[in-house]
Amino acid sequence: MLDKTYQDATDEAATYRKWEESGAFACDPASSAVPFTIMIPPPNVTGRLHMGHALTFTLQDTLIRWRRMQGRDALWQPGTDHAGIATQMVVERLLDSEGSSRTALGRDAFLERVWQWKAESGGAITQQLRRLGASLDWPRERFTMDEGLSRAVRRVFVTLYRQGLIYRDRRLVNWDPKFRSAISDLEVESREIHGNLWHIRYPIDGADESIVVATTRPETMLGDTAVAVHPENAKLRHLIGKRAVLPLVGRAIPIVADEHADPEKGTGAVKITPAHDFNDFAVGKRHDLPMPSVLDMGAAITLAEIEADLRAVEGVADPAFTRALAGLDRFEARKRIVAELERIGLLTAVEPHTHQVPHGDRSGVPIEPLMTVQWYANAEVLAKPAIEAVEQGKTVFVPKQWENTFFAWMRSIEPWCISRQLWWGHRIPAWYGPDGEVFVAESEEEARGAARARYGADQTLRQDEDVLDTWFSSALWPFSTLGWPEAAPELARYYPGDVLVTGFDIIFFWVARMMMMGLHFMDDVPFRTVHIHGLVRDERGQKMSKSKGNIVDPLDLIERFGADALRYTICSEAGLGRDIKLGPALVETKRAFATKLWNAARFCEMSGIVAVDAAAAPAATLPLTRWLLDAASAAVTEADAALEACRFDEYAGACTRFVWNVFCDWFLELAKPALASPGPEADEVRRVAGQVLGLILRLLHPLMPFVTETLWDRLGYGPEGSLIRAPWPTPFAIEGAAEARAEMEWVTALISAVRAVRAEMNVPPSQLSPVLLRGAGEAALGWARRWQAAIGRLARASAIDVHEGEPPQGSAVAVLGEATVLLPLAGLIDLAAERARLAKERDKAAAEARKIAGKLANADFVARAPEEVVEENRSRLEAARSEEARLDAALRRIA
RNA sequence: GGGCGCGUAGCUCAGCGGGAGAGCACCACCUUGACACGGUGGGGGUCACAGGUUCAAUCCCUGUCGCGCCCA
Repeated sequence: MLDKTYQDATDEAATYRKWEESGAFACDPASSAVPFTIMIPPPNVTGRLHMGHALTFTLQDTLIRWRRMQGRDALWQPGTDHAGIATQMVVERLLDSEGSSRTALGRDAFLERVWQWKAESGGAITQQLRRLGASLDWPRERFTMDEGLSRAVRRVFVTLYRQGLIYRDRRLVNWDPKFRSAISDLEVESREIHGNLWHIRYPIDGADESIVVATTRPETMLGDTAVAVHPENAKLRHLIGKRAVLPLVGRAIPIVADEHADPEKGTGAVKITPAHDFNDFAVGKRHDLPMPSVLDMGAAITLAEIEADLRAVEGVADPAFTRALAGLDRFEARKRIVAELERIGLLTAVEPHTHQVPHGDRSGVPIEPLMTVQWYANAEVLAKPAIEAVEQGKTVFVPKQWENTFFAWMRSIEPWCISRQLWWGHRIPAWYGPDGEVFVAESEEEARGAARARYGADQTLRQDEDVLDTWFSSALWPFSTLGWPEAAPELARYYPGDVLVTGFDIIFFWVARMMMMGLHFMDDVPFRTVHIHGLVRDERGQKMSKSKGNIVDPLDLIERFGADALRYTICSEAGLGRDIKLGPALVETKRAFATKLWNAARFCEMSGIVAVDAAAAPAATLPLTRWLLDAASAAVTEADAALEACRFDEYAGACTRFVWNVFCDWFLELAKPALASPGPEADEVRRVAGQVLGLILRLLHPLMPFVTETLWDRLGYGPEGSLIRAPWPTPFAIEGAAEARAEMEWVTALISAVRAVRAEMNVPPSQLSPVLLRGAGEAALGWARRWQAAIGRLARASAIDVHEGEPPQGSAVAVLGEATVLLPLAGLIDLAAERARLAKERDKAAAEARKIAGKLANADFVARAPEEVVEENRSRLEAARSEEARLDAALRRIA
């Protein structure tokens, strides 16, 4: 016998173990079934399960379980990525707490330490995913730094290099001075900073004139190589072509005409520092300006490139002051420079100014645009086939509107800086000879060979110190995990994958890059569908963040309410592309559905309903069982359509409506009289109930895998842990379904009508009443007789009779189709209240009739609307009028 | 500034050309032999605003206002 309540927390772990140990999650490359593949967007190896993960992996697991039950050879590829910066940060922090450091250890020892960290505490998320019920094919778990995946990285790098699609270049990058590494522009976030706009006077060379520039970054002025003025700036135009003396440096720099200088902003003149600002870099290119750097890798002042330019200019530049800036941090240098400018009278104004400053999203410090030599991938060339693939529908976004975001980014894509000045990651497979010649090869031996060929003798080669961007290896994930570059059978079978499920913030990371690399190396898209879901927010709609302290921990929710409750909540709320507002209160409420299912199953068990083989063909002779099977089939149809369209909310809704509103609220209640009296009817009700309960467990399994599996096992539907591979239900036709539907709809409508009248009249449930039918058709009367017992129970009816002619004195009245329902409750009902109730109903019917009549009176409507719409309105008008007339008559009788 | 999305019952949201819906909350009644994480019934909405298209607009188009996000 099932317990009174479901012990979710304890049962779930045991159930998961059973599945995993039995290999239920495994794909089968040897099978003849059609594959269905989801590549996990690899979570960060340092990651801990958060609500965003809970959302995305619940949806993925729901899809994979559904397809697996449908008989597809399902592969959900697990794994993590090595997260260069994040992991290096974690281990460096660890070393710091031990009084050591990365540099103290040296490269090899540090990397050993990272691997040790990974073995001990990396990939915690893979254990946490198990708590969620995620049915990943664990033995196939991969890591982007695995030998195989690393080989793929080297192959891709070398191939692209030889194709001219990877090259070295010196240009501005987003430099993170904390990590002392280049970072991607996608890892840069704008933060609003309350700073100043400093107005600085630059004297005009050889004239008694000056030009005032406005800047938010006075410390970079040492690297100025021009002042720009808008060509149509009437006030300043006359200075174009002259030269200004750069304060503190003493060098004369040109005043150039450039539209980058906004005449409306600041003073209308801007200083141009090409080596430390992206816009200025463009101006520098246009005017062929020198581009000296004055900040080093740590964002401290360096004078190496301007040393020769320093000269003393009375009241404008003092080389002693400027030399003393060398080695100062950028913020300290700013203070000193501003003070010096003020001292020598060149600071004309300080205007408070709020502006957007780029920050490293992980380091949190302002990013410094720096001129460095980096490795780049030619993203523009790689993006073209990816753009075409989406244009041609080879990959489809759901919701489709995200394709615009994808296109916008891909069409204006910048060269992809793929090198990082980190130690943890795939070291760039490039070796340099003594003369700086580069040898790009998949291995050192190969590079050596190439060097020997060039130099005619062995030479010492030095490998590039840098590693590749983590996204470079993640981009290969859809095929590197399947064994590429080897010709593994998995590669042919599971590539391309079917769907990638992720958030919109990842379109540029995984989606775009996987598309580029997949098309280039596999000559096909990596996935057919990209399902973009929303974000999880707190119950007030705020983004969750540590600083706001509004983080909801999915593991805590699982602990308290069960993984099923969390999954059901997530699916119910996952409307297409919508953000989800979620807090503990909602999960607690939604858990009721799992409890409801448990109790319904428990009732079935208590009522002698037993498991029926899932393969048994659904068949029934009774209206009740036919109606139930028909509704079950409709629910399956709905669920399939919802899942096909990634409508997880509709899938959850279809399940809830069928289980709760049909199976529990009506079927079980209507079945109770039959179940209580032995006979062939009870036998059929039991058999169909057992069959439909089994169907429910299968239908709900992707949604709530744990409770359904537990019930499946305990009620004997299959061996332990077998529901996960049980056949997904398919829709079926039931003989006489239409008739059964008509009958059951009438019966339930009758019961509802009687209940409504009684509740509104405040008739206590203990007070039974006869139910009299007037004007009911032959069929309805037959139904009333057949359902006497159930109607008696559910509508508190002492008897059901036909009553033609005048209603008994003091009857309450309800209208049901062509019939009128009379409840002789003389003395029990308040006549005034009944009059008010009837009047309200009558007015409602009258208003409805008036509205439809008005429509039908419109000649244009009748002439131009489709015939069936006109016809429908005619019959609705008739029904409304008839209802109004009968309510009116009832009202007159008690007036 | 450019782009996208959203404004429907107190709250969260579905519906998106022909009868305004769900869940929660609220009110009333019910501990009826699976379930009070329950049952039954009920109240509650000029579908942001203004125009337009249409026989018909919450739904399509245009504009306005408000909110959110992304990119500069």
